[in-house]
Amino acid sequence: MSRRRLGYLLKHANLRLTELTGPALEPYEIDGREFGVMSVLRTPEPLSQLEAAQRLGIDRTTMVALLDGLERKKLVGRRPHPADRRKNMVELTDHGREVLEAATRAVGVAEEEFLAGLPEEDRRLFRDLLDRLV
Amino acid sequence: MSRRRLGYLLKHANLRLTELTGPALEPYEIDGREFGVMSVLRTPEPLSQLEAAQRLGIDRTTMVALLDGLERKKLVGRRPHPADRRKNMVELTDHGREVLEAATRAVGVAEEEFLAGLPEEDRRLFRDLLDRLV
DNA sequence: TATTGTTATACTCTATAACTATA
DNA sequence: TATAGTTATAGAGTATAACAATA
Repeated sequence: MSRRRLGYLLKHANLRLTELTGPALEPYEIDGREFGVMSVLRTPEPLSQLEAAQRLGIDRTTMVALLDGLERKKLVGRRPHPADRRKNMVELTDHGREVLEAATRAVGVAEEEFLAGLPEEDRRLFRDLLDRLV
Repeated sequence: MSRRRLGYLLKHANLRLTELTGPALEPYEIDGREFGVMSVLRTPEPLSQLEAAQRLGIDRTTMVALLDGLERKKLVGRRPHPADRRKNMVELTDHGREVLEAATRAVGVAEEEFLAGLPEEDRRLFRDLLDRLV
């Protein structure tokens, strides 16, 4: 039985996954955080900056800088909310949607690589258990 | 089936666990990283600073600051290696051992709380799967 | 008054480079 | 020459406080 702490295991699992997804995303010139933002923007209706931040569990001030970068790369666009001009609606550009689609496949491969040490059934099980914990 | 990314799940699992272990360790005036260092020092033979750092997967320069803090609190002690004076052997003090013992119990409780959403069998399973991935 | 986005700022965690002392 | 510990420094990543615009 493992004597390693849960905190150690989670931290290093995270590190190892980052080592795999980082290079996987490199061709698309985005990092894991930017990928996370783009993923959350793939919704039926556009989200405000604040809504996007809340779904990711990050601060709205952090979201500003992330969107600045993604907008500079023409992957997302901001436009004022028609009814509430305090808000920005954030949407993927057509180019952003293409990049996200390809990046999603690449991240999927990286995740499979991360889980490669487990047999197929345990991979699904691990994902499911983790999902229930968060 | 979960649509959330593995990266998101691992990051937030980590955050949630930290939110539980942090307060659990507060009475002992150490944080999670210091607890990790102390845990790794509970070995039959004393470790050098570098050996301790390597077991935790952190840089030796990071270890210096961590040990400075722990030494200030009289939880660990450094003494020169008798045969190789470049090295410091690091050992828990008697007080450090007592604190570690109590802190370990507190962290154990926090980990159980973290896993509380899963039935007993799945808790062991999750731990085991995670251990095999890291 | 409260909310959204923004900016400036500061804090935490970590690593890299350069130094000292030993080997 | 190489290694262990140390220091100074810099880079991520993040949050807090304060402001402008709007509700």
